[in-house]
Amino acid sequence: MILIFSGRRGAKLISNTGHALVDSPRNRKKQPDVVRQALLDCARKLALEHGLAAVSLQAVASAAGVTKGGLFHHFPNKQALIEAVFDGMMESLDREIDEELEKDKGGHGTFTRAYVRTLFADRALANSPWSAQTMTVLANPYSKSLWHRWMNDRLVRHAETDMGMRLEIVRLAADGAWLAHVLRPDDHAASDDAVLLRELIELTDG
Amino acid sequence: MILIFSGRRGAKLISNTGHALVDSPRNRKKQPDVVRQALLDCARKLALEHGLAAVSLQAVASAAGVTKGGLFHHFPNKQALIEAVFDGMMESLDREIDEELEKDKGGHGTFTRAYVRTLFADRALANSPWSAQTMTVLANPYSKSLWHRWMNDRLVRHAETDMGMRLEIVRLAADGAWLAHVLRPDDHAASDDAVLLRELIELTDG
DNA sequence: TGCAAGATACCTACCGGTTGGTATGATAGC
DNA sequence: GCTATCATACCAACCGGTAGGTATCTTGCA
Repeated sequence: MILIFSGRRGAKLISNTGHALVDSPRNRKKQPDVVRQALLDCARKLALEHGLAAVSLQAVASAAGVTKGGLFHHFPNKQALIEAVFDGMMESLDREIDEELEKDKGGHGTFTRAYVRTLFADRALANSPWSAQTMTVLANPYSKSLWHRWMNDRLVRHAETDMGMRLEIVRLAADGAWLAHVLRPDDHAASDDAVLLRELIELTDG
Repeated sequence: MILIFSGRRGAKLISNTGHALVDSPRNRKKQPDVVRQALLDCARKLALEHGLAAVSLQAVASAAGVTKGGLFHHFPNKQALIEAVFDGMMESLDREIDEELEKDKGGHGTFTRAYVRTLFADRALANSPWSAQTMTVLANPYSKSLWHRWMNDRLVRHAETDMGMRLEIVRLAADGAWLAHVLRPDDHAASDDAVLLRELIELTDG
């Protein structure tokens, strides 16, 4: 999704297929689901790049090429918008973990390995949903309970292969490494995490 | 520090020594350092209890029993106030770790043990500077770099006793456990961390 | 198939309230 | 009287949210 601001307002909105939605909002083709998704994407991007505080309805609407009124048509209030963003992020994380699970050899520590690998893999991606300012996002009460529910659900689902203090420590260490990563000041180069990753994976073997 | 709101304004400010600063701001005794500290305390409390977004100059000033004008006399702008709060918090953490260091048996993993113990001890305290909404606080760029500098400094200082992947994993796991703790939704009871703490401490032995 | 009727999608204009910040005035202590 | 220490009054910008209009799309019916 590319946004080209032409003049004072009326962002020219071009879908990733290259099909223009016409510059003036007046005679633009109505594509509600496209606009809705653009709103969600822009809100997520704003939150991750500049913190949750930067997510104002005006900013989101402008970034998506619509007005605040248009935004309010898709979401009844700010809270609903934020929660929709969180839901999307959790779904995305869910997919990533599942992909990692399929690649795993199976057996003892299956989920823990997939979890560790996903957390380490994501940090490579610049625009990962878990980079930079994710902390601010996680501080939100709604996303807190969402995250907790997700983790509990996963632990129950993989109880057979991923119980025990040893594996829990590995997962916690992965969380800690992730925290250290997002806490790293911008000017500080990323240290070599490959060794740590290998060590943690080794610890998952019975 | 107790605040008693009497009437529409003019919070009666009573120091913890019991000495009243007189209810009317007009003829209150001038105690600039007391006021300054009250501003810092109130700002910290607001940030930790309701997130950084809740720290407005008006709110801080009112809570401390002064007006916004009074606040601006002590701090040139909001950023200066926030940074002063962060500095205070890091100093406090520094003291806690040092206390824990003195109690330690010494030798291999000294700092790591003190670090783990401090992180686990603090969560017991309800009003700990590291509870609840600390994430939001840590997301601040200034505090990010501050935290990183602190950790680097400590690692250099304890290089002799606390190098190596094993101890790093222990520290990371402690961070992860702390993260899980602050991420716990309010309605969720705290699980038993004593076992985890013991296990981590054991892992610090060479 | 054509068209009226209504649902959907969006925009413009505005509201009360809060924000960080400034300019100036008053008071207390030395 | 001078200066540090506040209070008072005010500002422009922005906040989330509402009201009401207009354009476009869809659908039921002749």
